[in-house]
Amino acid sequence: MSYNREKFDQAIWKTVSGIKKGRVMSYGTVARVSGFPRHARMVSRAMGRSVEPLPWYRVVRSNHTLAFEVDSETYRKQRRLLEEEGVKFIKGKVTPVELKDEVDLDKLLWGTEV
DNA sequence: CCCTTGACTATCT
DNA sequence: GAGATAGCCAAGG
Repeated sequence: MSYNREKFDQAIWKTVSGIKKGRVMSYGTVARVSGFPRHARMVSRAMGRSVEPLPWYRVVRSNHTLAFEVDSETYRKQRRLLEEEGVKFIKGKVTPVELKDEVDLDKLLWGTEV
């Protein structure tokens, strides 16, 4: 699908709003399931353009870490919002809800399936 | 146009 | 597993 800002934004917003509570999805996955592979770096831009509030904090890096500096205010906000939904953090990495403590993070499926 | 900048990623060391 | 590296690609200067 060729890039068109309006279409892209709409697609991204829809995907992000669809991420369930307590679940997360990576930037790359959001872009891909929205029909725009290799546009991970554009996802945050699209979210920023949304007038309607979005669960932006449910979007994280593919390695399960948050995209902000650990000591930043934004990082703390995102982490708090996720933890309030039951998302756990194990050594800085998010772990979707309903999963037990001792899980292999590398074998974890993303919280939101395609 | 050319260049730089990211809320990114996959792949090596 | 932490860095470094090389792709990625739209925006904005």
